[in-house]
Amino acid sequence: MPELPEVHTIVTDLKRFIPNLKIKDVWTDILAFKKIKKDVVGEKIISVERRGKNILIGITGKKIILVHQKMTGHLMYGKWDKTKDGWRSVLEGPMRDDPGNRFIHLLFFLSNGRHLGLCDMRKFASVIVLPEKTIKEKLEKLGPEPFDKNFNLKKFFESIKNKNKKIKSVLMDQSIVAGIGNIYADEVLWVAAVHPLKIASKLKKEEVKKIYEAIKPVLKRAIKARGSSYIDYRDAQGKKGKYQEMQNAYGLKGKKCKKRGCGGIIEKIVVDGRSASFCPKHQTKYD
DNA sequence: TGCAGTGTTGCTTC
DNA sequence: CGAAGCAACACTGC
Repeated sequence: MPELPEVHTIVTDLKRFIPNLKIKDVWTDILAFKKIKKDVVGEKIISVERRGKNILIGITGKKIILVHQKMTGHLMYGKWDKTKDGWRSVLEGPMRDDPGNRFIHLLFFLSNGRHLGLCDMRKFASVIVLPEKTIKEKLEKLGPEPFDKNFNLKKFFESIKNKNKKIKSVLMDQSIVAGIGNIYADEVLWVAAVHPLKIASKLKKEEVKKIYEAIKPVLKRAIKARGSSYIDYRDAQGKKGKYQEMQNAYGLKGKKCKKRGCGGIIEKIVVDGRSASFCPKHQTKYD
């Protein structure tokens, strides 16, 4: 779920709240996270950055807390109290009332009395602490950032022209371009008017161009709406995004295509084991 | 009631 | 080697 726009939103929010705070303690009920504590207690938070769908929290001691939220994870900046039913938000509002924020599995206790908490219903999220110098090799498989200058049409074309895979899967391949997942791959293809099953290497130059040109505007609009929220994603204050209301393909099976004058009905198929929603009328499979 | 489906990634298998 | 399948987990909706 959290794809580039959602991760961007969380990172931008956390940047306002957590730098310069010290980590006093760590609590978790997930075995794999137990080892985090000894690496971070006593250190100060220096920076918060995003790379693809990864969150990088820089701390003193030249270490990075690398967070990948996977399907249902989201970091929140708040304050929780321990109750017999688990952690409960002290702050009123969505963090307390929204069931999507109930599943706290990791808490960093900060020096101002607040917490950085990881909510993760399905417990797929990964959190590891690494020395600064190994972070590069860990992330080097990632492709360019969509908003980076080195992500241009020529490079995009070069990177997909030999891929004998379906374009939907190629767009979600983090080594081609970092940050696009299922929702935004569907949205990009809808805008570009390209069928998700088309093979990347067989696309016409014009189609590749349209896909390339759709990526940034789609992501930009989603960032502006603070991401897409279903049962899972929330921002750093536990609030939902708004992009799900603006989507054109994902989650709209059976609905009329929103493209002006199109009249198609959105279809949902399975592409390489993942759902793909598209309009069969204007995203035609044939030329 | 029960089981298929869910935004991700990486490991195993063929 | 690449491609495909599946596991990690918990909940929702048909």
